Amino acid sequence: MALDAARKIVLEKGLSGLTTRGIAKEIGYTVGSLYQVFDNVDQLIEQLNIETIDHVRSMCDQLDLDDDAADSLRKLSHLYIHFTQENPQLWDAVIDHKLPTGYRRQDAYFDSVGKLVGVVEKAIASFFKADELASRNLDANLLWASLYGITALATAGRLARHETTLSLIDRLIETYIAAKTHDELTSKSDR
Amino acid sequence: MALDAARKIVLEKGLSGLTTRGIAKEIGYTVGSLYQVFDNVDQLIEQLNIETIDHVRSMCDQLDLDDDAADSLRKLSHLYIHFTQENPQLWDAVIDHKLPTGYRRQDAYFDSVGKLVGVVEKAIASFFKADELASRNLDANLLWASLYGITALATAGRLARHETTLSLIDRLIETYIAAKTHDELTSKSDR
DNA sequence: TGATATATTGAACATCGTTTGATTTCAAGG
DNA sequence: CCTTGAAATCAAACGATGTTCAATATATCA
Repeated sequence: MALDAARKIVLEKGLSGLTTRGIAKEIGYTVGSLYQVFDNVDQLIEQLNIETIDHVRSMCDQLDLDDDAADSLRKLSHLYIHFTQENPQLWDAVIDHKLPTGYRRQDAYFDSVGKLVGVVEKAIASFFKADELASRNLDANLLWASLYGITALATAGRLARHETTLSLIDRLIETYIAAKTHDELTSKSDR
Repeated sequence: MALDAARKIVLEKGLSGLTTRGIAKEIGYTVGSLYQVFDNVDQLIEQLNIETIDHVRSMCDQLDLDDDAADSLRKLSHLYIHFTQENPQLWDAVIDHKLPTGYRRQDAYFDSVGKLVGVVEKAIASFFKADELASRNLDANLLWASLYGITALATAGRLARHETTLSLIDRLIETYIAAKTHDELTSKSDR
């Protein structure tokens, strides 16, 4: 209940509009009851974000990523762009949420993004030999981090007018493909 | 005065430990006086971050980036890594600071990062022909965004154990260099 | 039914950014 | 030197936030 209410509020007013009292009112309870289920509001938000990430990954899983890596990457990036444009507030919550200093994220969060990165790993598999697992994982994480950076800058209003989110993502994908297609030095981290 | 006090507090306790009352106490004034100088605390933080970015850029300017682009990029990334490791709290403030929804960043902020991106543009200049200004700028922004993403994930505790910040940054630079060195398709955006 | 555990409440607390009216400071003019 | 008006500064308050906790209601079960 609380998570559904939180999702509804985030979709309407964004993460900054999400408040414990707001969630409580939405589900017809008072704030105290929330703390019987969640330790604090950050844990609740993290749970919501995990569900969002899982949802994106499940959409990725339905994609057909059997052909070559370049096309797979393009498909993935298009799916990502599409989702973030359809549910901007929801994805912004994933991007924006920060824990108070000293807190460690739940294992479930790392599992969730780990699976999402796993999708990328699968997509770029044909760029690597069978024994290059480490560098394949590193590249997938690099792509994820770069995508995250572009999106974070965009949602934070930190991109100037000329640089658009789409052109940056496109460039990221094409640059990576270019690096991998004619590529002799595959990876240092595996040797 | 207020900015120096804010910088000191950020260095000691991080951005989340920065408070209007804390700044006021540090400079021996009361909160009200701060609002005679700044419209709000976000503007103050943005000012502080602008100074930080300008400082990094001035360090970059002292670098010798005359040789080839690959080495220049490596030098720049090492400088970046060095600075963020020496002043983690200060750089985290740049990464973490978000404005309330609806607010637009000051022009001075865009100027500041624009100049920093300009350093990157200069570093990668030898990868481009004279008329490829647009794609050169796009690439510089992409590198900045990717670097931002890696750092943001790291400082937010969103990287799993195996992926280290350094290895990701290294990989980013080397991947980009690889894409540009043996590269027939320079850019679509210029043609 | 009565006792025990669980759920829920409502009010309070601490902290935050921000506002505002009173008060002090201070330099310029008579 | 005194007055006056503007600017700087203060102290207190406001509203919103996340969180806590004793009191109350509800449910469970012997």
